[in-house]
Amino acid sequence: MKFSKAYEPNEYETDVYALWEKSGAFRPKSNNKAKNYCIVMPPPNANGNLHIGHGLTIALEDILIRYHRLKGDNTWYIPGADHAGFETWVVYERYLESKHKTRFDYSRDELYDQVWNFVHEQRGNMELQLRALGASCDWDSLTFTLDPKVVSTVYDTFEKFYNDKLIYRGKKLVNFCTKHQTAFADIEVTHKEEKGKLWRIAYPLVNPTDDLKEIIVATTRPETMLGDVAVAVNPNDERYKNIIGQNVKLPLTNREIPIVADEHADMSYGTGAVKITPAHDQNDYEVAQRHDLPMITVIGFDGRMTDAAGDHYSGLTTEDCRKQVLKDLEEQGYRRGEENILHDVGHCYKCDTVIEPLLREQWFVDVKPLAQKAIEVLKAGKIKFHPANKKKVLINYLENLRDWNISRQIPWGIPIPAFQNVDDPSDWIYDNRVDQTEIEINGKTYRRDEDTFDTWFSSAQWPYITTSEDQKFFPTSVMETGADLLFQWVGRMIMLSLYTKGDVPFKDVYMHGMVLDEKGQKMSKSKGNVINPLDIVSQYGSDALRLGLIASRSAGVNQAFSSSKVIASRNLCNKIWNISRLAQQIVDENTSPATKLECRSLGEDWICDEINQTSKEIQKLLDSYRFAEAGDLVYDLVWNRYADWFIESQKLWKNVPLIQSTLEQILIIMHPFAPFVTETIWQSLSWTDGMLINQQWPKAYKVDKTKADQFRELIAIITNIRSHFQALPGNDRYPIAFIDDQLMYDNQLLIQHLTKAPSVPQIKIEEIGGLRLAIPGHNIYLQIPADIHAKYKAQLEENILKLGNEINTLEARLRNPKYVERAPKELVEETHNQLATKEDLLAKMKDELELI
RNA sequence: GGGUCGCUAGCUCAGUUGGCUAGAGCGCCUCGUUUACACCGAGGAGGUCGGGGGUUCGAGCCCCUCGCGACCCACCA
Repeated sequence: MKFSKAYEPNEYETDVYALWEKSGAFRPKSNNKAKNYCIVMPPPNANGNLHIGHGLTIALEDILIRYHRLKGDNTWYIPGADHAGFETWVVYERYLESKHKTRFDYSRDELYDQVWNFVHEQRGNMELQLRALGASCDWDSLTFTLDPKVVSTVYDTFEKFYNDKLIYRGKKLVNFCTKHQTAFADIEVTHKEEKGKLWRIAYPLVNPTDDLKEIIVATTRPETMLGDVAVAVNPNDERYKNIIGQNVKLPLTNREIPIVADEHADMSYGTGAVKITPAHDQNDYEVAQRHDLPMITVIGFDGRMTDAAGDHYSGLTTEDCRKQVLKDLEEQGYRRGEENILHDVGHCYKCDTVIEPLLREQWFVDVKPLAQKAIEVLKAGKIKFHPANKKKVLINYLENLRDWNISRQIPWGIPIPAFQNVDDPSDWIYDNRVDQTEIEINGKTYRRDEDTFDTWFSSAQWPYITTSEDQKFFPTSVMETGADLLFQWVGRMIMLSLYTKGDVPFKDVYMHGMVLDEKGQKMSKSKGNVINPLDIVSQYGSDALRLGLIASRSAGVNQAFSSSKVIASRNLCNKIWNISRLAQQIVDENTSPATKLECRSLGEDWICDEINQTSKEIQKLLDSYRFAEAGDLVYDLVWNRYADWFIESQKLWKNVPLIQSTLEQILIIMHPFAPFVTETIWQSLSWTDGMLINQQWPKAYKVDKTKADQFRELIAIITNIRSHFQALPGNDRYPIAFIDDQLMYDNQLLIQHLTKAPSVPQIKIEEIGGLRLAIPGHNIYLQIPADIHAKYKAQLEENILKLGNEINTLEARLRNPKYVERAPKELVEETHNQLATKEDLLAKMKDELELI
């Protein structure tokens, strides 16, 4: 390959990826001595497209993976694809709708097959997109969440739970979406604060007294009164003490219901009397349990009133029924006013339908013992969290967790392996013959549960399912995922893994925040502000997207997407490309036999030292998941140090073996952050072998620290000189004179080259003249004409003043006995040194002032 | 009701055990056609780190408090 003038990512990325993939570089090595490093990718939706959040996920995970691969670890990055039960089902149901069909036109098994085909038509898409993002994952071990090994593990777990009595079937209130006709776990319900009304309704006492003829209840949902079974008052409430145990007549019905005493009734809220509708309210359900009250279901799974609501209301939607009830109450004289309130209402996170709490038989996981164990392990610090505060948040959540409903009334998912005796509804058995709708056991017929598992029940087991073929990778090294999945996924993985494996699922957790749009708004289709990562890839390249996404981003914090960071990153890729182009030119032009790899000038020791330090620093940063800082460091090394100083100085004297070696090291260090451009370069350079992805993280150069430091001094001198030159009128350059200075003497040509000065003469003390540089330890003069020099007087005076202040500060610090006493000795010594340097400089500047 | 996070340069944000001159990218201002790169080079301006108090020799960082903003959890009828 030849180097074109600018790096055009689109020309290389696909080929480079194919090269890696074909070579088997993504497979874990079977080196038994190496450390094992494993990341399981959060499986993207199999039938969906990747969004920008996936871009960030892959960026972070792939940086870690490539870094560890370069470090020689046995590295296994396991990709996945999620059947995404409910998500996909919603999409498919919409598709059915477009064909004027509904789920009720087919059997569950037919629907399952249809969705299976639907998903598999789309599936390749997502995988291609992962490739475009550069994910160096082991495609041979891609796991689909409906693969046989997933299903069988889920069944094993279900059976274990079942036998341990941690899974039970119960008729409880569940969060039900009447549009999607399925129940949800608590965590899947979106709560929104809404304006509502609190209506007051009179329930007449059956045996009125002179003082009290009726009891007034307050409710936000009048339609549920048709299912009332009691009125609760607080046992300590003086107002109602005497009527506890009496009955009231439930308006609009012929029923009489009791007044019960229960702590649930808050004396200070509303009227202090609460109507109890156990079939449609969680609190009421609990009250009913305590008082052994019946439960009357008046709202059906279709969201319409049932026959139990009475002929007058049966079949109405809850909304219409509410109007009707209010109207009827009004007409019959039971209304006692209303007030506007704000209250929280649960909604379906997908369609926004108000979630109905409905009574339904479902499978529940008794999470208490699981959560307890998880809390212990978390408190013991067995899993490190990044950011650290997420651990606390998770513990807080686990401490208040309620049982987990794992049944879903949708066909797309893993069938629940449970069968019910057709002659005895209480007789349930575990059996994994889910391909049959009915089975016979001991002459009894059992019918399969029609429900499927909550997707998260299987996802919660993901780490040990995906690593089952090579268990030395379990627990995995780090779970990297979105901060929004802390409870939904991370917490459940920990619980399930502790339960089935007796071990944590992963050693570390890294959670990233959301990628917001450029204005800091959440991206959503409806807002039309969605950024497609593949568009960015085709415009700026995959590496630019990766570097741009990780820039200035810290763990767990939502942050806006920044196209300027992407562009800056694209520019960096172009920079390293052009550095390499020049390096190749230099190598081509210098065909004489290769000399030894050694440092022959200060700048060479310096760059080796810088690479050594940066390499160390980046390892430290990546080991602690500080991606943004690591990325910054790469940028700074490549651009501000390697290109601006080393490469520039090499234009004077070329050390070809060192150019080759340092470029290689830099490409290796940069590779995790910008895999495509670095590999493309590696493939293009004439002297490199094999593939960059398989190289070893660089070993430190032997450097002469003194020489490296001397070059640092040169940088300071040259920068200072440049600054003066720029400030001079007409952009003129003048000779740079120095007195008795080995560093200056040895580097005259370099200084001249880098400052574009006409000459860098050595002079004698008596020849002093011109502008003195304010550099401690050196006597350097810009030989500018006297008239120009005169203009510097004011500036010089200002500098002297500033320096004087700095000296005062240092002196004050040293005069403080507590500082000298308590601060570390090195620090105090450093302060002394600084003071001495500054005082020396001040003296020289004062001398100069007299010269002008 | 419980909990979490944020407030640092014009903008978007970094800043790990407190250490002395607080950083980056973009933007802004000067200068520059040096054949690696204008997706460039050189230089520069710009910050009382939300307010107040405290701990400390020393605080952007720790503690208290106030203000503003964002988010999560939760059964308040």
